[in-house]
Amino acid sequence: MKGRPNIHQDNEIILKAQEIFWQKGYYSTSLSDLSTATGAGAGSLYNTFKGGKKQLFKEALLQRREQLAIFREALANSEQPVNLIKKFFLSIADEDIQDHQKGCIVANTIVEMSFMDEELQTEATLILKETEQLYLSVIAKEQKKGNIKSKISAELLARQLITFWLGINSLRRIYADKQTLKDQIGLQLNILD
Amino acid sequence: MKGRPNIHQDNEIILKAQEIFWQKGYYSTSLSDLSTATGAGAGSLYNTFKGGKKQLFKEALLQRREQLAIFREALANSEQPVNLIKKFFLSIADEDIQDHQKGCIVANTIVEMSFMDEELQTEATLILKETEQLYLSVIAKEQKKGNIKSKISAELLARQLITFWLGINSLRRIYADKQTLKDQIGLQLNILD
DNA sequence: TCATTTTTTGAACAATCATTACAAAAATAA
DNA sequence: TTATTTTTGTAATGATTGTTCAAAAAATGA
Repeated sequence: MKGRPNIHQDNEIILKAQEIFWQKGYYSTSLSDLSTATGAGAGSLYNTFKGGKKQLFKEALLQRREQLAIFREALANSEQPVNLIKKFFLSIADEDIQDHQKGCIVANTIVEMSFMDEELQTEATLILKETEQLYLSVIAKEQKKGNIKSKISAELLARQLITFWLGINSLRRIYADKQTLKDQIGLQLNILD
Repeated sequence: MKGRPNIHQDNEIILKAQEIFWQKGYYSTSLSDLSTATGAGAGSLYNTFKGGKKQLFKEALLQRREQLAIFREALANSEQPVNLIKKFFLSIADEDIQDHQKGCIVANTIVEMSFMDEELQTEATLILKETEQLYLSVIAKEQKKGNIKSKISAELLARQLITFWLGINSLRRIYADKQTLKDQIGLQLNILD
């Protein structure tokens, strides 16, 4: 193909941009920040991502959705999917302090985009609802199998996991201590017994 | 006293500024926004609040701290403080859709200020920790009295209420439906039985 | 070799930002 | 009245914002 070859891979640019968006949020991340983080100049970024800053952010969100799809596969192939969900939540406690401060980019976006950008708010909400649906299907199935004894509806339980996810991703900013987080996560996971 | 009398009361300016900060966050609120909302010009705002935009935001946070003090008093004077806490959480479900989108200004600030402003992050965190301490003292007392039968430590229970507070204030942005919120809040409040 | 195509760099752009400067307005004290 | 003090509204300021543009760079195809 004709034309000057591009130095940067789109995926790498997206991941580097995502890191900054994740930390500082959408509006507080400047194009100068993105340029520095990705190593690509403004013109280059706009040539690759025609929608500019906003499209770059959408791609960062899309990447999280793809990660969710991978998690869905893992759950589908697991013998004990409930344990996998529990492990996933508990693994938060082991992350480093920088990641605690970052929280969850999807959760962050839902907070940031209120009264600001309905489209981005909706995109983030969608990912969270997909996650809830995933939990719902696993919980309903495991309840039928008797692996979950709780009589609380799968709908309520799944939504409670989402609520807890939103909560713990702020709590970990306040209490970065591993044991504190483990205790708190463990307590909540009792609803899945 | 000499000098031109001021038209606007400081408290009213703070409350009007708080409303905008609460909705859009600190950085996305411009001084033009604040000028429009309060009805006071830039010069007037800077004359009253020498620290400018940041001081105005601090005052808005301080107002929430004062509200917490009022809640503390109400709990101290209550015969059934646990019921008061439960009522407080359940009352969220009855708020209107605009307030659901706003969430909690303290929780919003903790998310927004990560990697951005340690001072404001700390101020918001302090309010949340004060709230946790308040829950802790009530729960410990009521456990001793036998009004709470749960054997889970008061520390864990109080912190779980904070985690839930952080979670529900994002969940309500996604599910503004009153019954959904009531169900979810009711489920979580079972830990206080 | 040379025209064509694409990417890259970096400057230019207009808009917006928080803050400051300044003079008019409106009060009190003498 | 008049000097003093404080508040107010508005314009000026300089920095930063996201985006666009033009020209150079670097490849391919003929």
